[in-house]
Amino acid sequence: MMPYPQKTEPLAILAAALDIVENQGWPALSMRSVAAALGVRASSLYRHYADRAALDSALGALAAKTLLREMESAAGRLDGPARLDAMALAYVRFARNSPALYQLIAAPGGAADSQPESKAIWNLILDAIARCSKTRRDHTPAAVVLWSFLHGYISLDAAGKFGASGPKGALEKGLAAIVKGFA
Amino acid sequence: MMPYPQKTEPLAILAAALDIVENQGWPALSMRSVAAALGVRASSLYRHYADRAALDSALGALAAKTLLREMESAAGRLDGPARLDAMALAYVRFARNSPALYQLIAAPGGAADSQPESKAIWNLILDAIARCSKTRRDHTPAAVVLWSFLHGYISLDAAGKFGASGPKGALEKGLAAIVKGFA
DNA sequence: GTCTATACCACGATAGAC
DNA sequence: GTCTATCGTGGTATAGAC
Repeated sequence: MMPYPQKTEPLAILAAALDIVENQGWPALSMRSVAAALGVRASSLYRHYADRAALDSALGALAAKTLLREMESAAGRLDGPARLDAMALAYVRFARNSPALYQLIAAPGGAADSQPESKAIWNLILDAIARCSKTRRDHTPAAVVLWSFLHGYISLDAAGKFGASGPKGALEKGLAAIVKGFA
Repeated sequence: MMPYPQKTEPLAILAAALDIVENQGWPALSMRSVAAALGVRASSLYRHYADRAALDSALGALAAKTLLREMESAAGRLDGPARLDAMALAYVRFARNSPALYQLIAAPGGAADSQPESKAIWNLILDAIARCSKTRRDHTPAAVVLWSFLHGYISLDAAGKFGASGPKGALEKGLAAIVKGFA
């Protein structure tokens, strides 16, 4: 449900920022808009977040933590291709449900890649691939292929680039083909 | 070579904008910065471009035209998998050489997808896949898989998400696997 | 911990002189 | 076709009263 246990202001601020960024997009996020959503003045926020970058950073941490948690949860006790498949679908689901937070994971200046969870996510994927594979060689290229496909699909779909015809099941087909290729 | 046969100033402005956006990124592009690069005042630009959106639009047109031309050129008289491969590599090369323009092709609000060339690019890909395939069914899913992989790889690579280890040949491997899967 | 007030900056855009 | 001057907006951030 909610990101974290709610204490006082800092979390309320983060929640308001999250709400704005997910419902109105990144350009709408400013110290002013967050403050307005809380019925407060922008200058008040600086008591709780040193500057705008600190707010972005907190959102980045939230993104990385949430995605890692959801992928681990989806993986559960699964193993082999089923594990990888479940994790990939959890990744796509997160990106669809929280497109703005997802940008912090994958976008150029993303505030999430300084988070330790980002590294953990990468290792989780590498591990899942290793469990599918019979060989013991470096699985980095395989992980790159999988990640590239997922991210590309998510981005283009979210941008509406597949047009009226839609992707026509390409996600499932591509994912199945890639995971199968690992075994 | 050049986008249009226009007179003098409009193209000089477009060139200056292109230079800024490719060398300093999108945030650095403003009517002021373009004007400064030309040794002129910002207000002067409005004689040649009605507003900022018109400038963006011109860049979008440039992006779509350039990419289409380079993909057609790469395809040449090739056929079968070789044709598809050459086009895919031309796509990647364009994205690498002109990362800012590429964003107009693939990014959410991209100013290029209203261009007729964008449709032409899509059809070019669909046609190339059809030439690889023995079946006559709808190749939309295949095109979506290919495009997703290419775009995802380009984006994550440009964002430095592959880290110090690098992609380790994943582009070539993934592309080969996908194209092979079409035959 | 929030308020008012303010400073500073950069942006897009227009009016009117030259 | 470019200039100066100016306007309005909206962003980050600080100082100091309450």
